[in-house]
Amino acid sequence: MSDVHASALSPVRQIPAHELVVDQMRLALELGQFRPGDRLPTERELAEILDVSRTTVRAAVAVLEREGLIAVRRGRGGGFTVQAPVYDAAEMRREFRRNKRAIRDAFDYRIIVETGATRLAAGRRRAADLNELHKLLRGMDTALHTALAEQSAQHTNDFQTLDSAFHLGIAQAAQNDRLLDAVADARRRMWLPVGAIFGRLEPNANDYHEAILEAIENREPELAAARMEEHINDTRQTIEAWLKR
Amino acid sequence: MSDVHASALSPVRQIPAHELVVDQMRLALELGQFRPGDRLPTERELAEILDVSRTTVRAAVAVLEREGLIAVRRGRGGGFTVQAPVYDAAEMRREFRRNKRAIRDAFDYRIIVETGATRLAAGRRRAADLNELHKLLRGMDTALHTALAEQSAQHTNDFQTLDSAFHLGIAQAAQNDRLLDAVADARRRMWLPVGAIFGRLEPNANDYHEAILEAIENREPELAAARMEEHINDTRQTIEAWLKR
Amino acid sequence: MSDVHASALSPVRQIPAHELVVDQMRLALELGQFRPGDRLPTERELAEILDVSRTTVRAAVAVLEREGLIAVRRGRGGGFTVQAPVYDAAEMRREFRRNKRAIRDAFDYRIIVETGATRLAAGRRRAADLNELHKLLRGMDTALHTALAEQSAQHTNDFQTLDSAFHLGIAQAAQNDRLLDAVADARRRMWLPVGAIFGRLEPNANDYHEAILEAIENREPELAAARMEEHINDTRQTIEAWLKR
Amino acid sequence: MSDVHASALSPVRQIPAHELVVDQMRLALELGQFRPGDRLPTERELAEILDVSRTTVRAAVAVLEREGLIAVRRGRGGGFTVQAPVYDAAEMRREFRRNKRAIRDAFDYRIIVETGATRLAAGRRRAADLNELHKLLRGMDTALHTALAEQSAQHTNDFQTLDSAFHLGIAQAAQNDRLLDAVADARRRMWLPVGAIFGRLEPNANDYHEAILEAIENREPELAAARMEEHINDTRQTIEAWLKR
DNA sequence: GTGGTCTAGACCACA
DNA sequence: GTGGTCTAGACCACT
Repeated sequence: MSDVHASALSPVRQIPAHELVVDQMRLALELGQFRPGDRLPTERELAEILDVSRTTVRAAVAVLEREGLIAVRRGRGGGFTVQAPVYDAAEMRREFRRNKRAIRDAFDYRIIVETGATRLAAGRRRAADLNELHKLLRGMDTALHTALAEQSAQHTNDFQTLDSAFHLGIAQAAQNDRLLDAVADARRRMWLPVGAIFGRLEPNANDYHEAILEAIENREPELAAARMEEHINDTRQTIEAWLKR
Repeated sequence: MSDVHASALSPVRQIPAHELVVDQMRLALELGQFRPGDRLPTERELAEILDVSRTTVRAAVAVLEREGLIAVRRGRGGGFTVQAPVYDAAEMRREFRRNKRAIRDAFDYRIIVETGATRLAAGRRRAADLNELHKLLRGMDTALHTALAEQSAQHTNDFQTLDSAFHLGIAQAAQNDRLLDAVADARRRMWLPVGAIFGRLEPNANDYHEAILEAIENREPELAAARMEEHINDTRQTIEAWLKR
Repeated sequence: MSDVHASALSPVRQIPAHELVVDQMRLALELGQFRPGDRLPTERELAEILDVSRTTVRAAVAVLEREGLIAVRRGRGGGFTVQAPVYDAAEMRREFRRNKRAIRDAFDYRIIVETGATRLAAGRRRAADLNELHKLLRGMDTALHTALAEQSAQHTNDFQTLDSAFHLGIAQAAQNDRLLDAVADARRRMWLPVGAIFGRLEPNANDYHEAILEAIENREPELAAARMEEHINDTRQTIEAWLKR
Repeated sequence: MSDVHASALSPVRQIPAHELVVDQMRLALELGQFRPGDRLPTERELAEILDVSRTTVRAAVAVLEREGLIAVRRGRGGGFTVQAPVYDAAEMRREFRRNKRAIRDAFDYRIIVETGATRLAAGRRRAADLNELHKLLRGMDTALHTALAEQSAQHTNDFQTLDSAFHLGIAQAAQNDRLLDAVADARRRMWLPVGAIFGRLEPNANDYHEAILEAIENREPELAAARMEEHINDTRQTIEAWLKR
């Protein structure tokens, strides 16, 4: 029985603050949250946002500069500028493989917790939940049409925000705090970055949303859950298609 | 609304190694990987397993001792012993009745993440996973029979430890770290109180376990998930019946 | 009655190094050897002076910080700073009135041990003792005049520190360790509260000091002792007058 | 001014428990509290008395055995036996010099605190104090005469106990707790061992006691103090004479 | 150039 | 052979 315990405790590693900062910044850069040519926040701002000292920010910035991800200019008008990445085919493929697993896991997790939440929501939703969800749906409709018509980045943004709120609203209707947290976490870790990468819309997202809400309203748990799964899988396929390009 | 993306960079916190050690050890205790009365590895062993210095282990142990989770004895034959949590059955029942909602939520959450994990596991399990799960199953079988035959508290303990390991083993076979965390989290919250209250066995638990493992082995995701759901619901009913007494 | 001799062997207690360090530092603080606002030596310096490791110094510092005796600041220009004890003058006076007996006892004790020490010192002082005492006297003179002229809190501080050192210096010249301890103990108990309450000077203190030192230098034990007694009684009267206001 | 601080903190040394035990036992042996041929308490008893583990006692005993101060015999009827010391002239002289200073200091200290206490007692004694002291005086008288007449060790013991109580009673009459502690400490550290060395009486001790008590009763502080000083100096001379033999 | 934390290794007291 | 304490030295984050 002692080998049961063997897996109970695993080595611990304390990660230096500047590495954490490097990770965060690299992630933000790789996910396109800052685009080539953009200026990053100043050292002082970064220190404040990340809640570390400027020394630590500098250490992180030095690493990123060495990696060629950002350029540092000194003096007045200086600052950190995002560099256009220099592609290396082999490196890209490795990156892709690494991401492939992470994306698979993220989607698997999202499907599990979001369909679970949707199923419960269909059984427990109250009038107020429905009102809220309908309102969000209308908002998304408007944002989507405007965004497509005007190629408006602002409306794209709005759509994404409302989309997020809609999914969280469903989790809220499930009336289970832990589940709500799990859904929020799953989305926070994945959807925002992914949304940021593509910075574009899934035109038929609202059709799914409507169908899901209808099933929730009609108290059809399995149907609602199935539609949510389909919706998420659709997004997954969009992303995987992009990754295969 | 545009501040949705502001979360691109979030505050960084460097977690002291001894806190990480506390977290790991507390998790192991809460998951029943070490049971009341068990002796933990020695300071020196823990230091090696966790790959930290004895000093760091000691800092963590001091916290756990202050929390009453473990007892420390010196000298030859000394060491760290898992303490039985102190509770008063009547008080626990009152507490639980007050928290009926919390129990419902905990089970809902468990069902979602554990059935999800089981479904994935059925698709992904490897030979090594099956071996491990079979071994645990056999261990539980022995422990269960011995426990029933001899009214042995130690074998009851063993059974519960193995039970926990079995469920986590399935989550591990799903090969999704976040999901594994979620399952561990779901279980840890119920484990100590529930295991402690009952301190007794669900005699047919192993039938479920066997059926689940069979479905996983045969790569039947839906069947495995359905059986896992049934198993958890059975436990839920046992508990709810106890609360209604 | 025969158990009088039983005390031949008494329980032994090994005192952890960090407690010894706490004791030393607390004593130095209570004797005014470091004054509120002063910076203590750095961690590394303390470790060297006390001949212990930094770890041990830190353990002691943590205690003193928890007790509010010192403040800890990090970073360049950081370090340990002596905290001004917090007290409320009105409250102190009430406290003192209630403890009139304690003050009487403290002064009685101080007179006994300090005059005793002075008497011995007059017989045993060496050149080095005299040099040291003269130096302290000159320092007090400067501090006193500057403090009076400039109303300088820092020089008041200096004066008090030197005053304490002068009295202890006399005890040291008596060349009796137990007596030195007794004098230090007698002073430490009065020092912080009294020095803190008044935070002011006894302008003629230096006249006494000079007269005492002269008698010690001239090897006149009884004269030296008498002058010390007079000096302490003067302080006693100052305090009692304040308490009667 | 920084050289004032220089003396404030001195190196710290943590003394291993077994060294403390060695010191205590060696002191007891050197002071004759156990005499050659006597059997020491058993290991277990020593461990209990000294509040340390048997291991530690053994470590101490090993040192003392190596030094030839005690003999260790094993098995039934075994134990620790005090050895007759083998004198080494040079060593004795060093010892003597070491003690000379310690004895001088101890007497100086005793004189200071005991005469101080006596002076105060003469001013503050109450009827109850006098009663108690008279009673002790009468007891000493009896013990002294019996001891002298019968050469009774028991009555010598009794005398010493009462003597101690008498001196402490005076300190008590001074009504100053700190002073009482100081007197008790001075006596505990010196008088008992010294009494033990000589194991004999100062026949005229009671004359001093009577004279002191009379002065206290008559409220004559200076007279009382002077007589106490004379009394202690008499003892001092007796001891110094013995040391010079 | 300060305090904060950890490491590796030693010695000790304990049972 | 266990936990309890200390040391020496390193690296880190802060200011």
